[in-house]
Amino acid sequence: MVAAAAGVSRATVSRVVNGSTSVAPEAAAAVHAAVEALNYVPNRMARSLASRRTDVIALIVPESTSTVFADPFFAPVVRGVARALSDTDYTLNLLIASESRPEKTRRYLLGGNVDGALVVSHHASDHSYLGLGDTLPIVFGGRPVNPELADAWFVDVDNRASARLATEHLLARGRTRIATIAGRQDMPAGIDRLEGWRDALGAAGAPADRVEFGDFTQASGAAAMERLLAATESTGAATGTGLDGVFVANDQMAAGAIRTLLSHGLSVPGDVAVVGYDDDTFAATITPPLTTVHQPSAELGAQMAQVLVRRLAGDTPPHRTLIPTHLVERDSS
Amino acid sequence: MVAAAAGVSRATVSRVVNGSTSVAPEAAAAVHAAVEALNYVPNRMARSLASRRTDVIALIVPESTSTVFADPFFAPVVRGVARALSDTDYTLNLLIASESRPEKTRRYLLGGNVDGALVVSHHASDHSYLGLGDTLPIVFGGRPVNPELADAWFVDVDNRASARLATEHLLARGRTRIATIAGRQDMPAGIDRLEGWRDALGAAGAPADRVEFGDFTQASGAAAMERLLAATESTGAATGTGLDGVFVANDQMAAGAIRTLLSHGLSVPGDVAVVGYDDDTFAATITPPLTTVHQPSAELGAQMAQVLVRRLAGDTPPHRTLIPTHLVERDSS
DNA sequence: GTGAAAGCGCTAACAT
DNA sequence: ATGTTAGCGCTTTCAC
Repeated sequence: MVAAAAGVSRATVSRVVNGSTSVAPEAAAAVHAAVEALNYVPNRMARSLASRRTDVIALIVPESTSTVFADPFFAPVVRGVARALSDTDYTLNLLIASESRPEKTRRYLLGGNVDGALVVSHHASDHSYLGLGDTLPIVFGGRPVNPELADAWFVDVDNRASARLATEHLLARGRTRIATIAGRQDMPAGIDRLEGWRDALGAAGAPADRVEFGDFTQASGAAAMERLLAATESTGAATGTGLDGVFVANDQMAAGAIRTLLSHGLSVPGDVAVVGYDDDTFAATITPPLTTVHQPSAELGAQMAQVLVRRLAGDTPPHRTLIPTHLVERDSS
Repeated sequence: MVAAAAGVSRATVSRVVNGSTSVAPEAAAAVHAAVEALNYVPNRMARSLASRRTDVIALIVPESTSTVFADPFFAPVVRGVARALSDTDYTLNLLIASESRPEKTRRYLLGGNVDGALVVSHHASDHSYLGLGDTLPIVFGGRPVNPELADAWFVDVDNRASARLATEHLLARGRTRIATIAGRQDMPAGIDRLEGWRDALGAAGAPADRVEFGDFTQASGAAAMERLLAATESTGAATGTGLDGVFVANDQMAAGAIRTLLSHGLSVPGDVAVVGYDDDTFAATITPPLTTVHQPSAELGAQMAQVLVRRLAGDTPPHRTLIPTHLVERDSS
């Protein structure tokens, strides 16, 4: 080590470089000067070998490159992770996994290249990384589905609380006959958002019996709204009086529902207030602009990073971190 | 090394793992079996320390995360790099540079984490990576501007040849009075595309005297077209006969030019054929769909990777690699 | 507070 | 064809 030519031993240089305590001020100064003069950069491989840590965290996105760049979900997540990590000494390492052979990624992860990994994906059907959890600290993000992941670490958006929030907003606006268009019941997003709607209505003592299901597409939202309207009319109530608010499990379906409402001559939010979920790219531009629950993707990334960093620091954060959301109030409610 | 418990020495295990020649078939088999049984994955740090190579290539994008994901230019480049690298043993390492402190990236690069780096950016004003070229093999991509980079390795799109191609297409279509709307002359894209137009016309013995300049915006293209038309009319020729083709240095300006042409009652391509450059997102959807030069971004990424891999293999590829483009023929010509 | 010595897990001559 | 011997450049007990 050339820097030792600054009067001290390799050990002392190491101490200084790593900001260790118990080093004489003058010795430290000498080392710093030498480091500066020699333009010294410690070799990370050697350091890692000796210290058994890399200071690198991998962010694994098990999608094709095109998807990663096309899908509006990933960008904020990456940004959130990067931001959270920039406060630390960890370097971020984006691994677009499906581009190369999975085996390559696996070896990379297991080969001691990183101290921990973040895995983010839409579809939790990918089991590739489950086994790694025992060897390498991993934090999953996005929308967990696998039941076997009970012992894993997760960061997720609190769908249930968010749906409750949205429904309570409808209640606060004076709406009393609130229906919901729920999503597919084989996904957490579908199940939890329906539960949240029930929570809010139950707590308010209002009946939670007007439910129709869709599959998150705009067409299914329009159809579900038709059914809701038909059921309401058959109860004998005057048009519009049997229903004055709807919580829709995502913005796409909400757009469809509004279309149906308007085509029936009902006004939004005059006759029926609508609240969606996602705050997707179109939420602000449809007519009327949609009140919806904002999906905090950057926050998801940031929290994932933080949970992993805490684990790496020897801390034991909770296995499941739920991120609160917030309502974006626009004109549809 | 536990695998040595498979009957041979560490050295032999190393040979087998690294696919070396001269290992007895039975010895190799024994090692493979042991590797399998013990679920052995070589430690990359140790391997790197000893072999002085990492098998990792960094792709540095000196932009903010938001830009990287929003800009349609980067996605195909990353995809191209990833694809090219998937044929090799190199692992790709995406570094979104501006997100963390530049110093962090520099240390990462100099700290022996990677065997080489790819730097891609729109604006070549960033000098951060110039100094590294002496220490670490780097290949730049995109649109080089810095003259100091004469000794660096580059991969770039052949703007000049492409512009010539576009102009020749106009010639082949029987157009004889071909103007150009050139871009800013302080950028290679502006300069080279004008040169290419001159090349084609010169080779065909046609006069290359109708030039107007724009700044790559749609408005400037529309204005330049106005000037071209005015100049043509002042020559006394009947409207439209003084000009029957235009090569425009990018699609945005081409869109503006077409708007001007149509507003003057001229038909495209009937009276004037138009060829653009970039094949951007809107090229196919404007009226009429634009004939344009496709920008091979994925190819750029792939070539960058290949040049770097060749350098790492000890080969000496040319400093400057020019990627040929191709014309996308639509209805405007 | 600081130096000496012992590796971290592997590869690469050099022998054999 | 295979084993032996040295390190790669750093961190880290352990003495002093």
